[in-house]
Amino acid sequence: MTDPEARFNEMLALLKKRAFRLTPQRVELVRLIAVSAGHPSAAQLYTKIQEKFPTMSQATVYKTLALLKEMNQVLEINLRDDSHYDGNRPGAHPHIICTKCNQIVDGELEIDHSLLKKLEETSGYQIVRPQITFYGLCPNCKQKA
Amino acid sequence: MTDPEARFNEMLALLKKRAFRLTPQRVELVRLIAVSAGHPSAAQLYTKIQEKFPTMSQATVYKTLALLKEMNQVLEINLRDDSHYDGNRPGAHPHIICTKCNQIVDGELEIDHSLLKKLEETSGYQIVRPQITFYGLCPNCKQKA
DNA sequence: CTAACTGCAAAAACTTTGCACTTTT
DNA sequence: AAAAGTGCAAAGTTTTTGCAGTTAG
Repeated sequence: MTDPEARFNEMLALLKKRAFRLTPQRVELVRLIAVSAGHPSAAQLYTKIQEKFPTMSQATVYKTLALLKEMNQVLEINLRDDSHYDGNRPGAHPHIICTKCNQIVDGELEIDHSLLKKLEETSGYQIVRPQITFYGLCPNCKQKA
Repeated sequence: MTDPEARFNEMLALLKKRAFRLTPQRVELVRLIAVSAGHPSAAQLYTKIQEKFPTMSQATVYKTLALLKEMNQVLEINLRDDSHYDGNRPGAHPHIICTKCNQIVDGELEIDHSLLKKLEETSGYQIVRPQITFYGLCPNCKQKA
């Protein structure tokens, strides 16, 4: 994980550069996204920000996340029920998700570039973004089962 | 792709064996799932079946798909907006999805078993199901862009 | 005949949208 | 002051659920 403080400032600088306004709610969401070691969902971000800004609305959370997505500053992880966001590694990388408790961790696995090339050739597709997700049981839930 | 007719009969036999009833609506859905070369969504299946059975409801589509999923006879592909279903290769395999027109094709790529093992060791997770999706542009949309 | 299935409508859950008001710049 | 953002409520999606009526076995 990159230095959270640096990541925070980097994202703020990018927003500023594109003339987006640094409202307190927005800054706080960016801070959370930069600081979170895990992969928070929109709902989790909303709940956290509400502690500091009781008037915060879900709409604002989604609008700001849309902004950051568009700027390629967060990676959206689409699950069955909702989406989770990764602001530390905005590039594509694998995730492992527990089907019992929904805990998400990064999968340390490199995406082989030559393999992508081969896939592009056989399929005719131009591949833009791989999304690799492994569903399984986290250590905790594995033990219980 | 396996022989559609054989696949159709196989699924019907499995349903019968588990004492699930072969209603016309259900049989038609199974037929479509077995015959479809593509990866239909619940809505697409619903629309198709309505041609033959005008009273068909979405609820029934979802209930039958849940049944087939539980029997591991279809693979559910969770996309951002909805889910698509693959009844020909119920086991996990990669997909390539066009972000413009949503066309889905199978990715001919083997999932390396030793890699999975390594991931399990480093993460502590017990991996049950890999879901590998490549987002990109299909040959058609690539050309237009 | 009876247990299972269908289909309607309502509900659930996540996300988006419209718009008046507020705030950043 | 002007443009952008917030927040509320309503609407939009996909999927699930409850239940009365229907049907396969």
